[in-house]
Amino acid sequence: MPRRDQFYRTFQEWIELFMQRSIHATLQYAREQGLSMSMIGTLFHLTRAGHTGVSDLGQHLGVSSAAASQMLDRLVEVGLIERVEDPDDRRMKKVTLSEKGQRVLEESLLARLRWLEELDENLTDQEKEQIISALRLMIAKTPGNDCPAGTK
Amino acid sequence: MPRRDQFYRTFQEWIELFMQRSIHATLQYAREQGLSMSMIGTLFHLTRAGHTGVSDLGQHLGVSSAAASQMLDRLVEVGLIERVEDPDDRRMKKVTLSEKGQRVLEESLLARLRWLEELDENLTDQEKEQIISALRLMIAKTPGNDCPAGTK
DNA sequence: CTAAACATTTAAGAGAGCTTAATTATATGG
DNA sequence: CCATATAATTAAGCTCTCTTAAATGTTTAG
Repeated sequence: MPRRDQFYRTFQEWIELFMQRSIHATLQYAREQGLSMSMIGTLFHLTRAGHTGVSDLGQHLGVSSAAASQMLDRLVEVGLIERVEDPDDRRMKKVTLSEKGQRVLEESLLARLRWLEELDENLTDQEKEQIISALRLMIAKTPGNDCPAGTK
Repeated sequence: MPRRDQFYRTFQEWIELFMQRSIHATLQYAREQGLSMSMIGTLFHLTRAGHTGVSDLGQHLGVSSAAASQMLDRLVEVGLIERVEDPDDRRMKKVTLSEKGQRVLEESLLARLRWLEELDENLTDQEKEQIISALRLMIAKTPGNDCPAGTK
């Protein structure tokens, strides 16, 4: 079996395991917070992208710009994002995460990580070292990632 | 910094990167297929759990059993699941993935993995080896996982 | 300066998804 | 055997999210 296939296969197995748990945690968190799929998508998008326009966001999510605008209304209402006029082109709005939005997203991350505590307990220090360097490698080599490992 | 913190921190970093991409791919796939959050949660749950009852599923998803029942109607309608009477207790229904459901889920997995192709290209064979064994370790040591790495 | 293009918002309406309450069918315990 | 508990479904109603179409304000090109 070529290394490429093995890489894929192992990754796929890990992802199945990981996704089943994180999707569950994320959906549960979303329901508790009263967040829709689009809202979750928006928050996740903003953590990485930093900011976005309304139409761009709609395109990213696969909905109309009208739908995006309405959804942003609600996110502004609950204080998770901020929407201000773009000074460079006043037709556009600049959408960013609010402080509260960042906090909420961090909480959802912690909710997803909670089951990792158990994994942590099952590993020796040496095993953790091994995993840490593998993860660093993956972070560094992921295309389109401008935040190298350990720099945050 | 203790190894525990470092493990967490590195994992967290990797997860942010990974989740932003997989959540996006999953939500987009869900929208294309016309699947709601509950439906996605159901399909993911079934891949691991194998089967479930209606109320149990509702509890897992955080909705009423009535809501679960209605959602299952739609999943049966589009042929993603099967719902049959439990012979042991005829009050209950046994919900399982249909063949089509398995196929759809696999496709969604591939959609999530598509960006990995680029990661793959950026890695040497030796680096892949390193990542593979780290992933295997994580799979094996994840609590409540009854499918050891490489056995599927 | 004006016409066309563009970004967003507003409005109206359709459908999905949820809830509670009532209903049906089955199982269990005295 | 009957009363009670349990599992699932059905029904009615509400809210959320989407769509399309029209409206508003801004920029750009001629």
